[in-house]
Amino acid sequence: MGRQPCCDKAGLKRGPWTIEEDHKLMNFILNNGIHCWRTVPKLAGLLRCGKSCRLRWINYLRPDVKRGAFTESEEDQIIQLHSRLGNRWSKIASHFPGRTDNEIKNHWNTKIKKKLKLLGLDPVTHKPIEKTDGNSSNKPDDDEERGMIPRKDDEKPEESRLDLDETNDIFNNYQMLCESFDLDSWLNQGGNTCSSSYSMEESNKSSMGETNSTIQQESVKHWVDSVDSFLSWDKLYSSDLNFP
DNA sequence: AAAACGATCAACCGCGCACAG
DNA sequence: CCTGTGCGCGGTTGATCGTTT
Repeated sequence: MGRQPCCDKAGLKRGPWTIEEDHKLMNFILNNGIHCWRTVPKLAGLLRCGKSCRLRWINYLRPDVKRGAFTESEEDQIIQLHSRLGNRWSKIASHFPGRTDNEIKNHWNTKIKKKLKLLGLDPVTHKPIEKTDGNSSNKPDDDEERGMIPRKDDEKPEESRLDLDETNDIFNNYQMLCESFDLDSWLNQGGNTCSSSYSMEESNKSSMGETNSTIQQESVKHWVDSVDSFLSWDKLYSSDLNFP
């Protein structure tokens, strides 16, 4: 049976969000909360599907979303978690307050994978890539990507892919390799393209055991700071943005 | 100066799960 | 149970920007 589309696509806007749309969505959610994503666009006066609104909110407009470059420790943690969890980005993201699964996934695919390959580690298995005589057993890049194909082992409990000892071994190997290679200078040759008002120090705080409320306040402050650069705040319809 | 190429990331798509009726 | 619905997730796409030739 054909699955119904998530929304009636006819007449719905797609593509990049405009500032006005952001304003509408933000105002609506801040004033009304989220009860049903399907109804959000209609009630907020947006010609978007609920899914699109949800994504925009989660990945961009959410007050606690942390933007900016990943710190080295964050990257290390991502690698460690990925070796245990695989491509379960949402689970990985849950270890990084304010980071979104999309952001982590993008960072993995564009930066960390290359980093690991450069170190001679297989980004899928996290084990050293075996050099073979070019026969079919040594998978080319395309096949390597196959590792990203959704596994059917989702029913396996978390951390079942590799046991912790093995994970730590792999991670230690990775760290040793990093120490012997000036990766950062290599990676930063092109400069860091992520510009953000969010400092590295701040980004570490949230995972260092600060109280939730402090983190929230910080997050909101940073959100205001960062969003301010692209949103004209005095154009917001209402000023009663009462964050908890 | 401009074309070609590569990197990045926001957004979309489709599948699967959970849950209600 | 079965079916429909909504949501969340992971993979992929494509626009945009920066770099190289």
